[in-house]
Amino acid sequence: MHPSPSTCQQCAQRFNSVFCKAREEHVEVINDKKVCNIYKKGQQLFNEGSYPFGVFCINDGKVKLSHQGDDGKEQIIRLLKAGDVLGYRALLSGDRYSASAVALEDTQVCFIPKDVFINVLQHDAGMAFEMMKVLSDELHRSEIKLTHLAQKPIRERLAETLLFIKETYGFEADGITLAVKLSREEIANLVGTATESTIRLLSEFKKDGMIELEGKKIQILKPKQLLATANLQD
Amino acid sequence: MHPSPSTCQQCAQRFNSVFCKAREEHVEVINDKKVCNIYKKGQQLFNEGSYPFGVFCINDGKVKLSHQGDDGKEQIIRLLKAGDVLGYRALLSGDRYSASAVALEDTQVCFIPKDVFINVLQHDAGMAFEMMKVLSDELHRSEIKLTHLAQKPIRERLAETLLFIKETYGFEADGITLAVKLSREEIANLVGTATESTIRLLSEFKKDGMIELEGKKIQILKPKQLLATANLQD
DNA sequence: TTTGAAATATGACCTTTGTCATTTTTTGAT
DNA sequence: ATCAAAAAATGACAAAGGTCATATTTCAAA
Repeated sequence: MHPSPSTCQQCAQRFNSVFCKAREEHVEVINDKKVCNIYKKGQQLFNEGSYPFGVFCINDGKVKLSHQGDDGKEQIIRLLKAGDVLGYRALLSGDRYSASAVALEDTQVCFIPKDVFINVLQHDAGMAFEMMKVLSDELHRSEIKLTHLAQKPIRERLAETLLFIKETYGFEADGITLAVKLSREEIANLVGTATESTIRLLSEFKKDGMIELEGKKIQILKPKQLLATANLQD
Repeated sequence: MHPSPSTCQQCAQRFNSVFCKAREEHVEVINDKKVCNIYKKGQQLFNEGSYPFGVFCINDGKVKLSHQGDDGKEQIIRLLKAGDVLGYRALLSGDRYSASAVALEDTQVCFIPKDVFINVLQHDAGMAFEMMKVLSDELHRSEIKLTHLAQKPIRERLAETLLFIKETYGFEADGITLAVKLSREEIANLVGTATESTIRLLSEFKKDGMIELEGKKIQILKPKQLLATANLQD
């Protein structure tokens, strides 16, 4: 875990986040009011059903955002990394949280109180635009996933999910190992399928030589073949 | 079809849309630059893959927004009615359209050029906020649907879809007939299933006395039972 | 009104995927 | 290092839902 940055102004994620277009004066206000915290792996940042008091900005680490299905089954709807903001959906809609956020590893997070965030959004058109862009991109992602969930077989969706994890978190130093540890169940909850189906298909992918499995470590051996398996058009 | 309103200022949908919080001066600008049009049933407002030149505001009528799946199967991702704006997602993301919009009946639409819309958003914090709220609400809806698609059986999803259609378009004067005509295939593409499965389940719902079918007209006879069938928790 | 195409309906069947049971492996706490 | 609990793996089976074939009905154009 890297040491906490002293200020938002010097934060490594500043220009890698929704705040990239925010004016200096507003970044100062945010810096004054922010509260930084470290969440241990497995700790919850917020919980479905409770009211938002602000937004969270990830400085370092990884977080999953998930819905609780009616039968208690988790559906992971987003994976977040350094520079990502979360908690804005409920805040902007004026709702309770409709999803829970849990740290996937020890994660350093800054909390920005609701009124500060809203106030900056109201007075900084650049940042407001950036926020709209973030929302639009998420909406796009969600709608594409929705279509694939409705129309594609699990095999394709699992391949797509592995590539998505790669896009989000990248590889470790070796250049082939996915830089995040997820349980088979979590991968299943990302794909939207039963854990056993995911385990079976991962074994098949391994047998086909596309990936290598070593505990929770997943290595992508043949990215092209995996991409072909995902059968993406766009 | 109602006559076109002379101005945005007097538009019946003004306070029923994303423009509800826009300042008077900005509504005037929009009014000056808008272009109104009527799209016949089945006509396309815009097509997946092309570039957006502005946003569309529905004055009267109904529109479906859908993705083309990789195998050519349609997935309907939104149903729009008077007061709804569409085309903003691609505009704000700086993308091409990722979905196509088609009129479900003769529909009166105003087109607002990109630069006008963006300019107003930049100078009107109230409207920018309203836009963020619209985006957040859509994102919420999409994520819930995603979870249900991954976790719920078709029977429940079909019941939910019928209730969703009711929420969106309401009933005809008789108070029980859904006020929109959709083909079985369109309903299937909304539910995310095969047309035959939808037809079969609609027949079952009818046999159970929950609905009545008469061509494309669908009557909701037992809303409570339908709600129970949908098995919604939230 | 006729007529042909499209939409709806229905049955038979098969594939995909989920569920349950059981074994094996991994992991973390002592 | 040991042990218990959790996670992963695997097989057998069942259920859900999709596909295909084929009526039947509806509807719009001639």
